[in-house]
Amino acid sequence: MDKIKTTILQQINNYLEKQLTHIHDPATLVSDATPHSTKKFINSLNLTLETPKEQTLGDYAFPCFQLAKVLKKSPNLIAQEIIKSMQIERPITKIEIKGAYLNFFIDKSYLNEKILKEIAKKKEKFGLLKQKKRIMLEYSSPNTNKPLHLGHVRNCVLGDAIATMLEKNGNKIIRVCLVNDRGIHICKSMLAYKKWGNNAQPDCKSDFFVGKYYVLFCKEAEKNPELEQEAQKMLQEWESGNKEVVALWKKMNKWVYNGFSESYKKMDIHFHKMYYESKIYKKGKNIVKKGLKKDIFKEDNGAIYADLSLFNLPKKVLMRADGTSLYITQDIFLAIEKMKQNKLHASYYVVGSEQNLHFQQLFAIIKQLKYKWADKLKHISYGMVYLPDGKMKSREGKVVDADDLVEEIIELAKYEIKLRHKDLSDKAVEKRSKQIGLGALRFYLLKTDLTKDIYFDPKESISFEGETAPYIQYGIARINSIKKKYDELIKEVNKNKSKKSKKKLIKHVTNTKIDFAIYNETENKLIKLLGEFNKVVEDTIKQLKPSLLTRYLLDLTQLFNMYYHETQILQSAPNVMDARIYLIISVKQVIKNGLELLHIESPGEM
RNA sequence: GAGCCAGUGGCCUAGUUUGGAUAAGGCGGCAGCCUCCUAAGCUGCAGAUCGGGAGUUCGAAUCUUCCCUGGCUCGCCA
Repeated sequence: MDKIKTTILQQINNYLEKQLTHIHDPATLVSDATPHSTKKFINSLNLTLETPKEQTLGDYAFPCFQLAKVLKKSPNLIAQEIIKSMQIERPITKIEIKGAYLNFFIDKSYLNEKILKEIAKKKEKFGLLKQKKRIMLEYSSPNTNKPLHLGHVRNCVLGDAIATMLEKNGNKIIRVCLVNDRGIHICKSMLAYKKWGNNAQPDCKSDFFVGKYYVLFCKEAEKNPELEQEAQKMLQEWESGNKEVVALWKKMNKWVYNGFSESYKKMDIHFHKMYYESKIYKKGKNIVKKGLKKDIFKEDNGAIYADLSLFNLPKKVLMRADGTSLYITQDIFLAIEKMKQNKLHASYYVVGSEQNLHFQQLFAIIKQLKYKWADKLKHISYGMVYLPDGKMKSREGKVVDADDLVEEIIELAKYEIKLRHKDLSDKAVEKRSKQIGLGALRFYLLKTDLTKDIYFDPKESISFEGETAPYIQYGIARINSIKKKYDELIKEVNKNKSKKSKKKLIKHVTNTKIDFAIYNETENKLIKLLGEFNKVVEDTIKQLKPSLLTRYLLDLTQLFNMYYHETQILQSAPNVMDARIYLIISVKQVIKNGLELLHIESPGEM
């Protein structure tokens, strides 16, 4: 297809070149036109073909406005001249002038064959790139004082989708999770448990159990501010290795980890490597000290800081006056450690937009330290998630818990499945409800541009209608259903044939020679859209924006559904039926490829 | 106060990076479609000063600028 575009553009260039050599206007750039400078000038115009919105306007379009000024002629006249100078040949069947536009029509059977054959050939690889990078992706990053909530779910789903996407396109992705397992917030839940927990064992999911004490602490601390100091004291004891405190920390963290791993399992999220803040929080000090010696960093009343004014950023303190480290200290260490240990092409962080400045500063500091790979670091920033009544507040227990949300949506899927299929085994219901429920949740969180804040709508988030994963999965189920009936039909026909039936034989579709000119308007549209999958994947990967892909999948499914309703596939003439089956199998392949890039499974039947 | 991000029908969003033909979907509302391949679906109707002004351009939701509104950030917190 690009070949056709190039050919068309080449011919337009030829026309332009001829025109320009006749112009000797000193005001124009080409007054002293030599063939070389003319070509250079044409290149600088950056002429491109567009794809018209409507099929009736052709396959490619060239707006002539862009040449009107250069040639000092009306766009319409230019269009007429170009059309005269062009040769219509091979896949180009027609060129039409519509106002200032030149509309090119390409032989549909040529386009159809090219696209459908490519899908049939590449199958699950269709549309995918052949990248070969080694990339570390950090996401999730929970605190160990409370269970995972909706905010974490958006992070997990995004991180997981981006990782999956990059993996499927050939990259090696190392999924890592940095656990914030120490610090004042952890001590808060520890202190509350110590005071009021009576040394009890968890009587509910163990991370929720710990979270309860965090909320309890915050409540009590409002009445009694001294508790804050007590927690600080506990943190110091933890840092100095107080046996009792460390034992409590270990005990409660274990509860949280157990809870987390259950939650991750429920969400089908996994990591290759875990980093623990408790193990690295003191590291990075040497890097900072060395930086000071080399005059990269500066000192102010004993504290070491990075002056980032050259980067147009506020200064950042890297080590306290008392010599203790800060969050950024370990971040510097970890950024370097990740690169060193893993020989990465790139290192990405999936972290909320509230930390935009933090990462700008971190990356600037890495640059100051003269690491050549500094520009390989990327903060994949995403928007906040708000509840209908505002921001989530863990302190007040005002959150949507990850477990509740996942369970609820899977339960709802179960309910819907049982409504439709009374005879399905429990195991099958289990599997299918997870595919549909999780798919719906993932899709809901991915379909919005990741930089945008999401105002969480509880009803919409668990909906299976409209712009949702089940809508798309349902399309696949329909195709499967038709294909199944088609296969039975063939079997039947073959049987009858052996009985010397007069019925025509329909060969298996993949062995059939398809007539690519047989397709109607909707079918041509569908195939064209299938052909755009490559570009969508490319853009999605390039911009790391899953929402581009979700939008495409919705558009494709919608067009398919329209087609499904207007066309009775299994009642068409044999050669038409074959072509249609061939088409819908391709549609299914592309939808499936797209969903899988986002780690969304699809049940065969719904 | 400064920096960053956003503002598109009642609600949620796509389109903005790369300016082009009538601003595209979903939810909700109304009116229809299952003796027909799964109605988790489809069709139709109503509903938009693309936050506002100015500018650039043959052409602006898209670029520039000013203003308004909302969010995030600006710790020797994480």
